[in-house]
Amino acid sequence: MKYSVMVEYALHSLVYLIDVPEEDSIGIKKLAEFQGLSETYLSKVFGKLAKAGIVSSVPGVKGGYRLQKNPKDISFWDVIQAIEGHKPIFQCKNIRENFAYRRDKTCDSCDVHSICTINKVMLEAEQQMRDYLSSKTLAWLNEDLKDHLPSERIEAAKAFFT
Amino acid sequence: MKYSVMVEYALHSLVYLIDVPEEDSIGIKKLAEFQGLSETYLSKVFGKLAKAGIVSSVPGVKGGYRLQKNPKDISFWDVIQAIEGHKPIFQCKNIRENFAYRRDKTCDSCDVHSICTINKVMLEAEQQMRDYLSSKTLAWLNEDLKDHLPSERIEAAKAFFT
DNA sequence: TAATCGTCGATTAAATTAATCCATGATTAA
DNA sequence: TTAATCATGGATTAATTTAATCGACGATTA
Repeated sequence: MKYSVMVEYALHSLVYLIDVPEEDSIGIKKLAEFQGLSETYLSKVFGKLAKAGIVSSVPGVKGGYRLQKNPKDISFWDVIQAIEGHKPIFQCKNIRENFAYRRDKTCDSCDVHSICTINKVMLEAEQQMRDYLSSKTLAWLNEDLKDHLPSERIEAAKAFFT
Repeated sequence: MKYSVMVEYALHSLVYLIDVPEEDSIGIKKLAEFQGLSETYLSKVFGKLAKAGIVSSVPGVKGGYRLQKNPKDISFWDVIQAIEGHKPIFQCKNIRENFAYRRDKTCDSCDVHSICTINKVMLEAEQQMRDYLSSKTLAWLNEDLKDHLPSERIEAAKAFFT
């Protein structure tokens, strides 16, 4: 169980869009080149981000992508959900409901449709993770990077994209 | 990103081992039959559980598996880790270290090997989930099932395995 | 000694993820 | 108006992971 590389590509790429002015945008080509990623694959990633309303696209030459919301309103979880969809990390196939006793005989009380406890626990566990990821926003990330990354590096990125 | 069905098979199967007396054991064949699962595949699951010290095996005819620890000392997380191994849910390939500026020119301050913030956040998020899953044990699960499952059903299982 | 059961490795099948290719339509600059 | 640039989307291929089966082996019991 692992998140796809798309999530990594998305989160890393979005960092470069944070400080881009409203009317400006950055193209896939530059984002891919700067990070050493596949251009076509990264475009798939941004397709998903756009569909989720995280970024908006500018078509045509000199076009590209920009954030569609305020960075403080875009959480890690938003990004993950945009990429991975809404399916839970654990999906009980309800093997519990298919046990031998039930197959053989008839069992009225077996028809009670209670939620599988195991499934419930897994879903609650995911909720813990989700809450944490929802609390971390792109705005927060940007601040953290400003503090921990050499300024030379931040400047280099800024220079590359302008 | 989803947990494998092995995790589901493991958790569901372990329930039936909780109340088994010390000197007794239940075989793969019965566990598989009762739940309608593949016998050979379930044996792979128990191979992992045995290697992790969660269950112990009894070879030979009339053999099978039993819990190796007290149910209160076996958590959901223990089981998941036994099955899925120890790899984190997110492994940053550090594409941040691979950006264009660095490949072209040399940048001393870029050699500082700070941990990628994005990676750190993801790992902390996983930790939240892990903490929750570590707090739920098989003993707890057993109690919960006793409360929420029709007794007819619990008896049916017990009868099947004895 | 034969049947039963766990163990292990190899193999196959199915499903998912990663990545590429190509055709299309919007936009800008020459 | 035309050519180049860019996002968009579908189809396709390749690689990786997961699911499942098969067969051989050793331990155990009746």
